[in-house]
Amino acid sequence: MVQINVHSILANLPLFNEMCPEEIARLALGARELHLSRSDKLFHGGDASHGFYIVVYGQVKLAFNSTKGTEKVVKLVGPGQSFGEAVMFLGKPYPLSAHVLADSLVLHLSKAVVYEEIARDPIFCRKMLAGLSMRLHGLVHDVESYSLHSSAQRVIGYLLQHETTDAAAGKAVHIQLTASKNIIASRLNITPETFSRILHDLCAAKLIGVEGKDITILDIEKLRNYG
Amino acid sequence: MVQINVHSILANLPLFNEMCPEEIARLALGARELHLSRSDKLFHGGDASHGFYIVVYGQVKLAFNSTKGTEKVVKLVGPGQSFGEAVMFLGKPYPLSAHVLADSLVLHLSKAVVYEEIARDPIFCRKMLAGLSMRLHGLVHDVESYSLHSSAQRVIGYLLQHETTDAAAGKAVHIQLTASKNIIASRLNITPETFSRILHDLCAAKLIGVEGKDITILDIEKLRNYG
DNA sequence: GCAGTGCCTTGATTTAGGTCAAGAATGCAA
DNA sequence: TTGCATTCTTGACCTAAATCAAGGCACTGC
Repeated sequence: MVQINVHSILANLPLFNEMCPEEIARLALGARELHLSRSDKLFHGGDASHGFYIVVYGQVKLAFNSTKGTEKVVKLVGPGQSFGEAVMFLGKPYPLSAHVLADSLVLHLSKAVVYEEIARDPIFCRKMLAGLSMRLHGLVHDVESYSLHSSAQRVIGYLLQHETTDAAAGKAVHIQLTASKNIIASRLNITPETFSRILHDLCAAKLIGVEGKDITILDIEKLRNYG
Repeated sequence: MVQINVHSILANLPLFNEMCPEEIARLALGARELHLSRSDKLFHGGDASHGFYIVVYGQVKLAFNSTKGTEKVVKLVGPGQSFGEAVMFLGKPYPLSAHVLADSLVLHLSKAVVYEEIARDPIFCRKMLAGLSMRLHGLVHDVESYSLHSSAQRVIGYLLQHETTDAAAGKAVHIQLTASKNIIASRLNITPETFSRILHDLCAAKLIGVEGKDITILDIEKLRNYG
């Protein structure tokens, strides 16, 4: 029962969607289902890696916890996304910790199975390479944001990035924040206070409307050219 | 002659050092030698990728050039290091530009040859994965630095990182800055002025000594615990 | 020699964003 | 409902680092 479940989950993940049933079966042997609830921890900084993780549903937060209480969110991982590959390939300990933000189902794929599959299937290998490349691309983008853009620009970037693409050419674009404002602020490398103030300002300028976690973009053009 | 040269260069690069002569020969078919001089440009942001680069000797600077003159150095690439793999695997245009800082020899490996070799050799594949993972690790470290550390701490981190490891337990550790202070400042995400002031302060505190591009660490313990 | 041109340093001033502190709003549990 | 705990907002204030503005120093080529 559970086995079959893992099979179908794996088969539907972007990373594995070109694999045949036998390949999926091989991977499933090294997969563990993790049923997690809010505030569980998957690992913290310094732990050793024995594989990588894939989020089936729910949400996981990857963050540094600096010695002095402060914490910096590096990434929020959602359904279909994976994390921990790089650390696995490097054989170094995790540089950050993974906290579960909402009840989640996460798969853990063991290092051994992954290595074996890499040796066997160049297509899988290319997908892993592409996955890491995308991750790298995202981080480079972050570095750019942190150093070249103001905090307001980062917030706007975040909003535009999360605009539901399937919102037809209609004028009012709607966004649902997928985590607490606290956490999103940290992701954007600003304090909650600053985040709040920026949303307030954008509201005052009639560029967006805010109602709790629901944000409406009122004037996407002006929003893009906000300085 | 030139062929043989490329062969031996390739064979001695970390990325390829477990390959047999035939494999090297296959790669060499897709390799181009680029003899570059100071202020040449390899590509700028927006260009399409047709492969990736390996620095044999010299130095290349990877940086964003924001619309308004300002530029942010993301990475300085030196001998034996490569760059541009991630962009190649993603098929997206370059997000940043590559400028040559010193007379250099750079190899360009074509996408086709790399893809072919990935399909053929899982070890090569694993090495590429490890390479990208390391890159990712470095960027994550940068993000941590930018958001959790003060500019002084970043400078100190840079100095400690570049301490010549082979300096025996002797007390005076010596460092040679490998680029202009301007560029290193940008790499550390601070202005040249701030960089100069921080070096000055560390000097005043007798933690380091500065003489042009030569920096001596006088008290490495105190330096570690500065801030 | 002595202009000219990049670097680098130093000082004065400004500012974006952080910190601290006090509420308001929301949610949840009993 | 009430009580308690988050999370969010708002205001007053502070500070790290950027910006602006001179100069200084070490090269180059004439």
